[in-house]
Amino acid sequence: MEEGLRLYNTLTRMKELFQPLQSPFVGMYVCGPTVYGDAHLGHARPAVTFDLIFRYLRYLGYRVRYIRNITDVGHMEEEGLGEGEDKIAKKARLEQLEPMEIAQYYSNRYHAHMTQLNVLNPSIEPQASGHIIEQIALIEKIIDAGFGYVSEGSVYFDVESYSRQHHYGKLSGRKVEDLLSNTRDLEGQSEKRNPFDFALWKKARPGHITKWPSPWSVGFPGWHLECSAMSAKYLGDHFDIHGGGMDLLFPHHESEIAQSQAANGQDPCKYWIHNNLITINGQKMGKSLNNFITLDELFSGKHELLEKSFSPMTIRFFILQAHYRGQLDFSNDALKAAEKGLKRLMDGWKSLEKITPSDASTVQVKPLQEQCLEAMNDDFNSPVLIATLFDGVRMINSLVDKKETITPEDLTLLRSTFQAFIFDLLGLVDEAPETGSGRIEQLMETIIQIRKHARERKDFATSDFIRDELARINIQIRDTKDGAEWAVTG
RNA sequence: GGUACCAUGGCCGAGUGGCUAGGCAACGGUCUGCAAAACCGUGUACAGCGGUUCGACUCCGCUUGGUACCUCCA
Repeated sequence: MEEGLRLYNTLTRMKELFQPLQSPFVGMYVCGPTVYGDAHLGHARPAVTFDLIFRYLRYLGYRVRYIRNITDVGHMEEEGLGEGEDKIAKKARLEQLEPMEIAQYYSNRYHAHMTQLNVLNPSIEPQASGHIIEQIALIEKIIDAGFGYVSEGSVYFDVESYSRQHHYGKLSGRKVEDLLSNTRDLEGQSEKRNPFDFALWKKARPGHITKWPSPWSVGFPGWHLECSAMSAKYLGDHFDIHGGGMDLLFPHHESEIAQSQAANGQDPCKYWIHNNLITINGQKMGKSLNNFITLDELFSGKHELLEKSFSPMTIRFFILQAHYRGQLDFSNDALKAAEKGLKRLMDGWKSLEKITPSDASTVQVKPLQEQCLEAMNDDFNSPVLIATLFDGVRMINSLVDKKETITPEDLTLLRSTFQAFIFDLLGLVDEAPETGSGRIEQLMETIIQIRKHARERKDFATSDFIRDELARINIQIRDTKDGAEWAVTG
């Protein structure tokens, strides 16, 4: 068991040594998507970030239960359209579909996109709609503890009475007094004692489709409740890691803490991990800003902001080249750079096959491996890990050029290090197109032979013709010292 | 207004109290019939102003600029 992992805890604003509550078991809960639209770049970041963390914790030998929920009961939309309309219900009316039909449709697409990004499946992927009973039970606990009140068939969390005993705002650094003086006046909130009280249960208005019976009304659970209920159900009242995007810090995660404290008398988890957001041209992407790019559009290149398509692995590499706590700005140039960098890394990996070992090593492989581990141990620093791997690529190229030498043992270590960090931990996949069936291989062999003979006769018109024509169908000829190679591009 | 965070070379993006991040681009070179590809080499940048220090890009303060959250959003 590795002892050196340090991670940044949003709760303490410090890097802390990771010490699981019940090693070797680790419980991790991450806020998943609301399935009423296609996944976009913003969904890719937490998915890839926590995939990296999941992979690394397993690599260290922990037995991780990773929960990532699916929100399918809808959250409230309060602006413009009045209070309390359910997002999924709204879309359902527009498209004349059952709410669950929409949720299922987008869940399926989300999974497909995550698979393309080579994001591992979580251990459990609970749906909010499947845990209404647990959520109702949690509300009852909160009411019994004196921190919830019923009003007009809805139930609200009493932030003021809670804050007399606990610090509401300790995760996001807020003070209740500030909340009091700064909360905007929203219409139709007369049911609440205080404007910053949040709903635990909302009574459904006429026409509202997604609703369930409860002791208080036919309605639906409030927006912070599902995570509290489902994390407790599968990980217990106190677990190791809770993650999500920084935009969820307040009020979502803050309220989760309050709910758990109110119901169970303790914080839900030990470490809070938040990934930063992706911006587009320096601005955040959001559904309401209409500047988001879906993964589908990224992969196909069909979006006005995109100069070309970008493969799933390019997106994954792009995300991993920045530290998860830093903002990452999207641009075509940045993605193109990531695309080329990824290719360089993969070419380096493939070049390992060309190395012939010697009796002695002039390169240092062990320190390289240690640097990789140190990078990951330092709050999952994937950019430093990648930089170290590029140092490895330079080492590999020098070995291929026979400017350096390496023993069989070191070569094995180098190969296993690359295997572990590139594929097992960073989760990258070599996307180079298949060169095709054996017959095509033989055909290309023949063509290359013809071109070779033409060149030997100095018949460059023929050799260039072959090269140009192949290039037209995206087959690239590369002349190397050991003869010509070919590869399918794009 | 409150809260949180950030300002690094042409671009993306790490990191550190004194010693090379890395990738892309650019430039030079090797290779090549010419190319392409590939590989090698080259960049003293850290918003501004003060302070602490033998020494700060790295710590502290201020200023300026930016982003996010406070309202659905990863």
